[in-house]
Amino acid sequence: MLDDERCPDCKRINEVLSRVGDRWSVLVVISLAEYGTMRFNELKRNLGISQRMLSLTLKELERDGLVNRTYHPTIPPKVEYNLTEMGLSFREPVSALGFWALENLSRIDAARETYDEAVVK
Amino acid sequence: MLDDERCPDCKRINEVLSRVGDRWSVLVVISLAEYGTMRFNELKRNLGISQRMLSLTLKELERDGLVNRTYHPTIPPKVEYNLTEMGLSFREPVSALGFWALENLSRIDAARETYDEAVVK
DNA sequence: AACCTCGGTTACACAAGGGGAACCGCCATG
DNA sequence: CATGGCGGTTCCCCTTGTGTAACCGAGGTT
Repeated sequence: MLDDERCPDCKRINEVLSRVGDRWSVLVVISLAEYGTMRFNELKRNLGISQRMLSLTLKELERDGLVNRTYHPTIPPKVEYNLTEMGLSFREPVSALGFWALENLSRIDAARETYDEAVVK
Repeated sequence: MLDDERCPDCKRINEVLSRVGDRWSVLVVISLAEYGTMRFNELKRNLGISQRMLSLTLKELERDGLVNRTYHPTIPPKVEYNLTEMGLSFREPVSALGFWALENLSRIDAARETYDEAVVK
């Protein structure tokens, strides 16, 4: 049973998805794409995300080169986030996915109901 | 601190992504889109996925109406999977995402190296 | 003096993701 | 007779993900 049989692209796609494919990253990118520049607590309130997860998510997105972080050492501190060029290019496939999601949510719900009824029956 | 401030679409996008947005679902859809109809162990070998996860993933995809399951009661049993119409429509945004992933993997790696060096320094 | 704001970090706890191995029935192959 | 393949299911266990709550420092507000 060789692993070499597996499709080569899957491994790489898997790699990228495990980095930027989590829900919070996707939602942060969508928000930044829509509103441009946003502050930390602005994102937090907008997404309904916990402080901890937002902090972790933004750090990863910055590390991966999708988000710029600008720190203004004022009192109180002000930190602004916006998308890099790569972040903006990521926005296209992501918003396509988001659009599909909104379009098909009801269809998925309907399919689930049908399936669950058939199983119970 | 009201939750009502949060963007309304995020909640729904989040819902759909938490259903069909996991890595294995995405990879299964990509495989089925590329090869058409596939058998269980064919997918397993192709993706390098564990038997357990493939079983769970296919069951959810069938329940959500993205995948058809056809059982042939032969000996040995033969079970074939292929995409439904909705599954095929899902393939478009997914393959856009996959394409972006392949295009930008090296850029992400480069950004990570730069970031990590700057942090260590 | 007490408390709030901003942008985090850290500790703790619990849920979910996911791999490995064993088992199933049934037949073909060695 | 033993083994292997097909298409799963079930159990065990470890790793991640994610929320909650507390804390930080400096300054402004009440």
